[in-house]
Amino acid sequence: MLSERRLEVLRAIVQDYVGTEEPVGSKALTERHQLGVSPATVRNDMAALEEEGFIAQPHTSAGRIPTDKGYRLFVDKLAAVKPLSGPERRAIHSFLDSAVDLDDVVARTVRLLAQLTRQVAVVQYPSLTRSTVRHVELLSLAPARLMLVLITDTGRVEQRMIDCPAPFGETSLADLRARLNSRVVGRRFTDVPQLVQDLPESFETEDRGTVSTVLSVLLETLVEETEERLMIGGTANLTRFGHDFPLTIRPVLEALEEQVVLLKLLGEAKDSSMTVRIGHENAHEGLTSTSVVAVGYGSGDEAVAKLGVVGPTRMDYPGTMGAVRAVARYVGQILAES
Amino acid sequence: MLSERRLEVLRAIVQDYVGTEEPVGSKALTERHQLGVSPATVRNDMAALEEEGFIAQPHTSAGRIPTDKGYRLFVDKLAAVKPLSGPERRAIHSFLDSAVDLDDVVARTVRLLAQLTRQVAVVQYPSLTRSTVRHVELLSLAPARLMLVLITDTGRVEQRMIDCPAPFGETSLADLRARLNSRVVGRRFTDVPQLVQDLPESFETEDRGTVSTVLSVLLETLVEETEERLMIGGTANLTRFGHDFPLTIRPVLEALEEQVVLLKLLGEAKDSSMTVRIGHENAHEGLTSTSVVAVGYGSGDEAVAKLGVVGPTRMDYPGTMGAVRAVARYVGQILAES
DNA sequence: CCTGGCACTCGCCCTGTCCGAGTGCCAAAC
DNA sequence: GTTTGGCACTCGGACAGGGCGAGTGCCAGG
Repeated sequence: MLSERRLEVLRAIVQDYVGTEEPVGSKALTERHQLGVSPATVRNDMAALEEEGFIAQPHTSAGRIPTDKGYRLFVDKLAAVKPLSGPERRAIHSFLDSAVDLDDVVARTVRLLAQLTRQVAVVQYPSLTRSTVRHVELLSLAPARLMLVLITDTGRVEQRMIDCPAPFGETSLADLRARLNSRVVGRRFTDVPQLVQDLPESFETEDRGTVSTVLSVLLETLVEETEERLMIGGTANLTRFGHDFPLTIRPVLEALEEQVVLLKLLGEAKDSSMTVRIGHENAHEGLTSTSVVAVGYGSGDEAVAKLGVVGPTRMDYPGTMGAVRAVARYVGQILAES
Repeated sequence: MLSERRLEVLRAIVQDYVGTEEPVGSKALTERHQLGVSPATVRNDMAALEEEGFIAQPHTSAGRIPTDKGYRLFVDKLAAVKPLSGPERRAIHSFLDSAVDLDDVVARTVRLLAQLTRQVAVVQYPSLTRSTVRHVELLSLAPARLMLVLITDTGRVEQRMIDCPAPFGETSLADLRARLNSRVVGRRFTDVPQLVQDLPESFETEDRGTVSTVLSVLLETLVEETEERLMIGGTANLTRFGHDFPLTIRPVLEALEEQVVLLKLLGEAKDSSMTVRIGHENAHEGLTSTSVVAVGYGSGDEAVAKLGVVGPTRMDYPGTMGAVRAVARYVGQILAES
């Protein structure tokens, strides 16, 4: 096990490197921190830390920089989440309080996170798996063409076109609409499939095809709707990444455009507790030089979605984690109130 | 006025510079193009072109590069919009055909444009101002509580809750729904107000309050939800910008995050005809080293929204314009069909 | 008006040198 | 055993100078 002082040295290295973005040497370390020992001692400690893989040298005779493993140790053992300052808290509150609807809450949260952390922010929309159906509407646009409108209790509306296999009369339509609604209104999305399973059977033979079509479109819509959306922002902060731009930034931008990747990224975070993925811990290869700090948020006890930030592995972990946690908590409150 | 050959020289310079990204000299020009004159002549022409401000030298004794003014002349007089290749057309069709709803159409359009042009794509959601009403639906959720659902010809759906001043019977509801639809279906949003103006009068006194309420909510929706949204994609293509990265790319990313800026940018484009804004022609200062190619698209004759791409001033204008136009046309078709 | 020739300019690249931060090791001190 | 100061060494970065070549402008002749 590493001695107390060596951990202290690692902490100092991480802090200095994050601040200066330059490899940090033994002399500079002793000058900037009160370690109470001489540079030579620090050098020995550094050699040990390097031996164990916590730090590395970009080239011989340069200072040391933390490795992913070093950052990992840092966030696990050495870093305290830094609470936000009073003004920052107030900024969060006043900024989020003026949101008018769900879209607005999410949009504002993204901006806020991006500003506070000066990194790329990612916010997942509250998941709909627990939503219920408020109403299903069917409209006849043409003899064999229907429109399905699905309204959820969260106020979201989805609509789909349906081409029917056979013309479908107004009375049949009204009938289907009524029966459909009586069965599914107020029920959870996940329960709908079995609730409508036997519906076609109760119709005339000639209409069964259409009814089945309508139902399958409905089920499809429910699945798609449950699919999780997200919003990102603060990509301009990527320009602060480093000097070796194009190569670093490009795969990150590409990854950020793949919602699937991001969803997986956030999804890996455990429910509600904060998760930090550092560098190569990220599965996606475009993100091996970035870290992801994510946490769940929700209106009640359980997390309904995740939010977080993506930044260089060389980031201010305590500050970032503090900001992410604070924002998540307040967004949860906002959602609970509305 | 510039002679025919000088214009030809300018065209050659633009083409070469776009291709190589390097200042182009007189000798290289005569080698790569059949101008039928010697380098010396070209040099004279270049001197003239520079005198007029169409081209410039980055430093003495380097080749020339086009100025914004040069690009302007190029797109106005020298460039023919390049039609897409067969495979490209087919790719557009098959890619867009599989879209399931409006969101999907827009999302796919963004990806498509970004891929085809290898630049940043911006697509505005079909605006509601020029849209027409496809259907208005009224649902009774509770004795004195209605839901209004508005469906536009572009496939967009908006919904609002209405608290009625008095209970409203099912028959009255059906009556209102029918009359409302018969008046406004197929009409433009802007025409709706006067079309429904006298509607309350034709109802029983006791229902008039509710009818008025419904109408005012409808009108409110038409106005409020004119708010325009957009989607962007292909930001990773920004990395192909140039070598002088951070400084160039940062303001662009920032501008792209400001929906307001982008909307204004697209808005400047004239109705339906393609607009190209080059470098400093863009009002926003973060975009002075970019060009914007935008065009309106719509389901019918007139444009309901804009789409376009943002790229470096040094872009392949004919190809980009071709792609933008082709995509806009096909998206228009898709919207018209659905 | 075009062309070939010519002298000139100037940025880029390559090389060599210097400098200093930082290291590792070691022997002495605590 | 750990810490410390000393010392030799390494290596990357900054800087300066020189050669190169693309490209130019100008001019005299076709």
